[in-house]
Amino acid sequence: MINQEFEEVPPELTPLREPTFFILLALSKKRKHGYAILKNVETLSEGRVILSTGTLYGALARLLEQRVIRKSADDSEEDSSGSKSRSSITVVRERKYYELTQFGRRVLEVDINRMGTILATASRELGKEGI
Amino acid sequence: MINQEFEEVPPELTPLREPTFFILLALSKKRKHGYAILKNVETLSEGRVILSTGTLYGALARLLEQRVIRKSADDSEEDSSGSKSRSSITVVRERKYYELTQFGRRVLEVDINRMGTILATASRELGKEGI
DNA sequence: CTAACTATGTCGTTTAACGACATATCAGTA
DNA sequence: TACTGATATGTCGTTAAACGACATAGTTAG
Repeated sequence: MINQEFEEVPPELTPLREPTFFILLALSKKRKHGYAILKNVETLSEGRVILSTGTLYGALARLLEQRVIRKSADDSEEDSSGSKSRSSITVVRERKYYELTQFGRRVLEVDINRMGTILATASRELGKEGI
Repeated sequence: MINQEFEEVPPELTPLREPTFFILLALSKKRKHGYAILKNVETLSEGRVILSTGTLYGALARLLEQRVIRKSADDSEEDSSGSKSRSSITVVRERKYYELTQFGRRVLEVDINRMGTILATASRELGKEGI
């Protein structure tokens, strides 16, 4: 409980439901703010998952509490070189950035493995009689 | 709406949640009664999914209504040769058998494909930065 | 006899998702 | 200037599937 980074993923957190799964996947590459997650989930799911803001901000609050994600300390834009464009007029308005914790990365990984196992089981089961 | 066998799978029915998915998978090979589904789901999921009877019979009622499964017409035991052991004391007691409809088979297939797509997307996403 | 297993079912609670609504800034254009 | 559409964050009430607890009863084995 003290060091969350090495904690085992409790079974209550999985399976992730589709919206939550895609939110975590959207954050897997780099931190994003809410609206960016919303758009990225739509892209990643090829238009199949369109989050309502109710789902999004509800999920973000829950995931924060579960320490699956955390608020990014620095809200200013960060380019590839790591320098912050603080002086430029890039920052449009209040944007809250979220990122996966190490624990969150493990939760995502566990859920991906779960799906892999299920798919293997399913093709085994469905294949048996199919021949 | 008239011929359910050729109906497209409506998006409301998918994603299947884990218990429902395994119930359908348990019925994919042959018809089963409730308790047999319960035990088979436990086996198929390698002990990870242990259905409460509340979940099971709730899901069965819903799936019947959605025409994903149907009650099997003949409730008596059927061996591999197809003959019924009606006279023997094999029939223990009231057993209600359920089987997948053609539509239900399609629902299961759609959900398996959905997971396959998600897994492909996930490994693509996670692989990008990993190198 | 009694405990474990087979077998079906109900009911109240929890929780994630969902849809509707609300608010505000910014960019482009009619 | 006024309006529209995109960006951006948030609340709130409702729905639906799962969950846990409870209830009932026949069967099997020690």
